[in-house]
Amino acid sequence: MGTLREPTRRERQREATYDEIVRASRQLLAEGAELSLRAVAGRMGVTAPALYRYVASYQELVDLVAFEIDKAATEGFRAAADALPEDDYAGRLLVSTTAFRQWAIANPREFGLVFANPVADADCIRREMLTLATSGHLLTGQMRALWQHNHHPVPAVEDLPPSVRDAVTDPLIPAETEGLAPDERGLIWVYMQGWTQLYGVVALEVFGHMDPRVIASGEMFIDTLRNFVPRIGLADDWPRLEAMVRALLAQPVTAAAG
Amino acid sequence: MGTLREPTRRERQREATYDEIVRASRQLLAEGAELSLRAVAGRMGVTAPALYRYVASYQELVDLVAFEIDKAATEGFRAAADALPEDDYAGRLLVSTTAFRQWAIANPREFGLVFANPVADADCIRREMLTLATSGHLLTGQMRALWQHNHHPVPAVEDLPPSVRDAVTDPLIPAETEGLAPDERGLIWVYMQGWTQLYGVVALEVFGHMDPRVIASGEMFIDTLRNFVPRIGLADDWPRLEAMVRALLAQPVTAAAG
DNA sequence: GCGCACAGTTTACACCGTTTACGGTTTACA
DNA sequence: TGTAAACCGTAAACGGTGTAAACTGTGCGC
Repeated sequence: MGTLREPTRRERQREATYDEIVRASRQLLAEGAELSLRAVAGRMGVTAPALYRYVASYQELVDLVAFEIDKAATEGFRAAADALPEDDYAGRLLVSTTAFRQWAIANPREFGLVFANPVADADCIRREMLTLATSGHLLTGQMRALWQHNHHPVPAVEDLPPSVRDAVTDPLIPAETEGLAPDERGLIWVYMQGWTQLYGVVALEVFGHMDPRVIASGEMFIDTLRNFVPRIGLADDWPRLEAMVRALLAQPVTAAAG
Repeated sequence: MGTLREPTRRERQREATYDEIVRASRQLLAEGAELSLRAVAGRMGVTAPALYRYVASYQELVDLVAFEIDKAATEGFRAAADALPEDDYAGRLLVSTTAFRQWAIANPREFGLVFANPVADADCIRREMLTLATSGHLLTGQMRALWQHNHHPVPAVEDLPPSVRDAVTDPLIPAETEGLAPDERGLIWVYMQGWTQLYGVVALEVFGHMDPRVIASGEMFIDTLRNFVPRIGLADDWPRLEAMVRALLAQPVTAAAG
């Protein structure tokens, strides 16, 4: 680790400009306008090419904004969980999950930016940022906390298919394994399964490829949760959890603050 | 029903032009190029504004192409199923499902066009076309065929939440209910659940938001199927089905013919 | 054979991402 | 303290996009 200097004046200024870029971008998104270099620059009272001092391309702007959106939204999911006692691990996980769903429905464009953007080019900034996707961080952490409390059964690592064994043994998202013994890594597979199911419902709902009435009621979302919770040892707790989730779904969805 | 005239010469010509538009568009997509009015027009040896005689906007072109891509791809899924005996309902369903997954992985841009495009504006052409999404047609039909053969248990309509009851009783996609008695509509809910899970894995894989090793092996896809098949009465049949699916996954993925 | 609907053109506009060359400021260093 | 370099912004321009308007010829229907 190098010794960290105190940030110089220019560096602070530069950081502030980055903040303003993100702020202007999110504002554009929130207003339903297109996210473009020129629009962002215009809102900052600056010409478009000036932004190239901060991002190398439009795609990099998108990635930057997506990352910051994810970060901010995740704070919301965490805050939602904090309404519950610290030792209600199951409740916290489900509340954050529901907050995620509500946020996605209320902010479809932002959801698309963060979660439905191809990460094809292996070496782009995006890959690196995905590595520390903050919402993934949060949910993983909550699930590990839950498991360390109730120790629900997870698949044995040696029973997993080779590719999965590799993926959970040496994951691309290192943080997922923090303080998880090698023979406990089966939990990560369970996490991946859960994330896949959650993503499926939410994406389908956000993109509108589902009966509008079902979307509005959130019944498919609830059904997905109900289908999954037994796998993390929460079958008995489901009635209570379902009531909690339904209460949250009943609240009006509101766009996130910029 | 009005009496249908024989198509006049002009009408045939016009239809041919539509075909050429779609052909040029798919060609562009297949080559990895951007889909743009000008590019399509250029490939047809025509100027861009000419296309406005056929589509009202760029979005409408996209919708048109997406619909045709879906149609063509669905033919492939059906053909894959036809390699199996007609009465192997379970096999046919799983084979088509696997073909869908393989197609999506091999043609990510096309998948995005068809399945990850918001259908926000309620009254756009897209809504109407979604109504008869052909891949949905195929899978629904195969699932109903399976059910009419093995009559696996499905939820009773009166046990479903109100919004779901409405959705399955009076669905937006009428064809889904063809010849399905009102008290058998619980099957549609099962279908929606299955489609949600399938969509989740495939979209996650296509967009690369998953460990590349897991994507390459298809283990998450298989896991999703394994998790779902008991709900359509195929628990006992799973070993055979898994072998079939694995055999298909082992085949090299190839882009669909234009 | 006349008239008109249609399919195509040219031109133009407003927007986009991106590059280049150029000026000021601000910082860092001799 | 003076100077050189690094930085931040500009204006101008290029090639691309979707889209609107006016205009032209050709072929079909009556």
